[in-house]
Amino acid sequence: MKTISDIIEEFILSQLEDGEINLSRNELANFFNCAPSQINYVLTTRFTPMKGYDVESKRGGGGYIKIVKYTTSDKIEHINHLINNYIRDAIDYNNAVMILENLLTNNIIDEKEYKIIVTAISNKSLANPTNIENKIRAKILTNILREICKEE
Amino acid sequence: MKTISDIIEEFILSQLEDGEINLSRNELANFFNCAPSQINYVLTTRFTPMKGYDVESKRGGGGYIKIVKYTTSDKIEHINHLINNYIRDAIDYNNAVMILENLLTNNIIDEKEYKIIVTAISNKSLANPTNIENKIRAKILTNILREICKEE
DNA sequence: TTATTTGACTTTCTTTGACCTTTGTTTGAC
DNA sequence: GTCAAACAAAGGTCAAAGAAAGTCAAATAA
Repeated sequence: MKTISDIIEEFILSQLEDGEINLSRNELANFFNCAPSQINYVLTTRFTPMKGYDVESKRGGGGYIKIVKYTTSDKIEHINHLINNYIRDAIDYNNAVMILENLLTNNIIDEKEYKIIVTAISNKSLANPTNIENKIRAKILTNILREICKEE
Repeated sequence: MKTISDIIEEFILSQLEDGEINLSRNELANFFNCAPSQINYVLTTRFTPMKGYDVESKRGGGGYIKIVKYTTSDKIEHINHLINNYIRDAIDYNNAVMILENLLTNNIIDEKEYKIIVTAISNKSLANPTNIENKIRAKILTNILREICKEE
């Protein structure tokens, strides 16, 4: 027996053209006569990054939920492999840099992008994780900008 | 669904020639059939100094609102200004994105770099600052890689 | 047990309107 | 004619209401 979640999933899949769809949570919930949070349930259980989906949203007036499906390719295979086997839920700086070097030699990122990312994850950026998100973010952004300054 | 604020923003952008525009708050509000204060809302949320806009105005008869978009050729000056005046030691996500948009419009970063950095500082990356540097790093890196995946 | 459904409560963004301040223009006493 | 008072014409502020989406835990179903 199909659950309502299965049906909502199918519906979304059928609508997902060009690998992208914009929808309204309330409208959808209304259409399927379910609680709005059921839509979130479907999204978190069926449209996960592991399955190749990315979900973005905005609250408030004019709010929306956007689902992007990225089609698989060698590049994505490669990156998924790195994420699942080497990064997992923790990675130290040196190993992270090795992964980035790998991406660089495979032309998945260029020199400048490499530098940006190395900066983002450097100890300089991540030092002092004082539980205050905005402070960490400021550090990351400041460091990336300083890095960009250095060029030429 | 686009909000009226989005539409007003687009209109202003389309009119903003030579990086400068003069407009009447009441006329605009009338044109878009909205409250005059809605214009202020659009200005304060979308035409911020961080994005490189300056808004001046004058009240009374013959009053006006003037919007100027500043661009720069001195990359280093520009970046230092952003760091010292807007980033400082803490910045929230929305303001950080405005700064990145500023860099994008000034051709200091390109689309892909923009996406990488937005990802690095997104709440998705920074959530759960559990005091464990490597875990945060893993999240940042994972998110950046997923972002890169999305292209083409 | 595990997966699904529901609903109360929270957070974020937008819209509206009442009231405020500043600036320019008329008007009337002198 | 001058000048201050009154009036008109902008724009500014702020808080309340409205519109979405998010979270989380309890209830239910498989």
